[in-house]
Amino acid sequence: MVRTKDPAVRAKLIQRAAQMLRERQPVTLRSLVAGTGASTMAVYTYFGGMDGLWKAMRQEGFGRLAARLAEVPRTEDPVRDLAALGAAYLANALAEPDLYRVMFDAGFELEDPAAADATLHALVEAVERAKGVGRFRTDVDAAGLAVQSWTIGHGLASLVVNGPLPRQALGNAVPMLAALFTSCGDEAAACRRSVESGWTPH
Amino acid sequence: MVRTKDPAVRAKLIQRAAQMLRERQPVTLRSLVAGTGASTMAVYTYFGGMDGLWKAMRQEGFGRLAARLAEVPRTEDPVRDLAALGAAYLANALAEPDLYRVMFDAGFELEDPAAADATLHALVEAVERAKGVGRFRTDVDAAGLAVQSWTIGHGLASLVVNGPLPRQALGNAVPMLAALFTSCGDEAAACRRSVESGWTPH
DNA sequence: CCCCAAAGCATAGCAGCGCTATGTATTGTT
DNA sequence: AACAATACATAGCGCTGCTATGCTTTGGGG
Repeated sequence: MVRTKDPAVRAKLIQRAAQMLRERQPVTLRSLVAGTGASTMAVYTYFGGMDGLWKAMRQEGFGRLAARLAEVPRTEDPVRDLAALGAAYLANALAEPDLYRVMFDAGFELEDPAAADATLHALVEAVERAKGVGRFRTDVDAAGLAVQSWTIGHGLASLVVNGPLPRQALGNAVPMLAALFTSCGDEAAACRRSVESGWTPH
Repeated sequence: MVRTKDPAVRAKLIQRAAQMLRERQPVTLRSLVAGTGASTMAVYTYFGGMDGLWKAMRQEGFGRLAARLAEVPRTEDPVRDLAALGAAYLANALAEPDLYRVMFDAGFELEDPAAADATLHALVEAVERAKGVGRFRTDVDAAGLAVQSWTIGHGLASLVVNGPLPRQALGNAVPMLAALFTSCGDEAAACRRSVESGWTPH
């Protein structure tokens, strides 16, 4: 082995693809490498083809999502935190709708499957805390509830990002999450308060 | 005006595209018309291009969905019926996953927007009945609750059809719908029973 | 009744796509 | 210093959706 790949080139291509996606320019093999000085072969050297590029884009998307979720503060009210995580999830999806669409496009596959799990883990951890402080029943399946919360977030994000529902439909997250958390043992009024508090920034 | 389009040709192309989608064959302009005797121009005559074909496919998908939902029996238990509608929605999505994906793909647009509304209407009607028989509070927003039920169904369908969640994750619909309907005033145990009954065929 | 204009339809070809074969340039290893 | 393996550039292939161009068909007016 004598010549090594330059990770910076790889990162540059990913960043450029993300920017083109954001600017709604079609991301094609030739248009992607144009202006970077690299040739079309670079995409094959670093990603093995366009499919590999999309896979890397999904990874990038989950990375950004994880970063956003990590920024959500953990307060002494875990139910509030769960709602805040949901709000951050939806904010992320709407901030870069095309990247979000790529993340869940056909052929869902990740270079590192742990990235998607990490997203769920943030939810699981909050659920566990809610159980710990007595808001949720102890027999609540944390992983299951995390998946259910994800389903609500993704369902709304997908329907809004893809067009069927208007932006303000995102507000449906509040009653839906409140209903779900109440069903886990939280007291209805307090639950509603926590969810609304977590949903509205600050 | 002298020569008129043949609606049968249009229908034939749509059916063929749906079949190719089901058989996971790539639906391209040339492969679509091959074997039909028609030339590539037919797609432009009847759909104005491939975009128009996809739009027609979305319409077809919503049509099939509406037909499936219409087959769901209306019983004296509207909460059960709501769950049955959700089950039918998910069954439809999983029966033809590629068509379902097309229905919500980027560029969501319908020839007849009423088709999507009709889907929601089946839910709204069931919600109204639930209010009528005293299962749901009278102040429940029927349209809002229908959208929320749709969000759960689409969220699960999308996550399963696109890969992130395994098939058995569809079972999450039961606790989610039960939680949602309970939050609308239904008694928890009865709600759970109704939802489980509607979810399981028969 | 006939005829012609308007529409459907077939053919051919264009630009762009992802991909790959091939040759060249580069660089860590021995 | 020479080698070998890898990165990279170029050119071209088969495919894509689309359109320009004629030919064929056919319904409605003189």
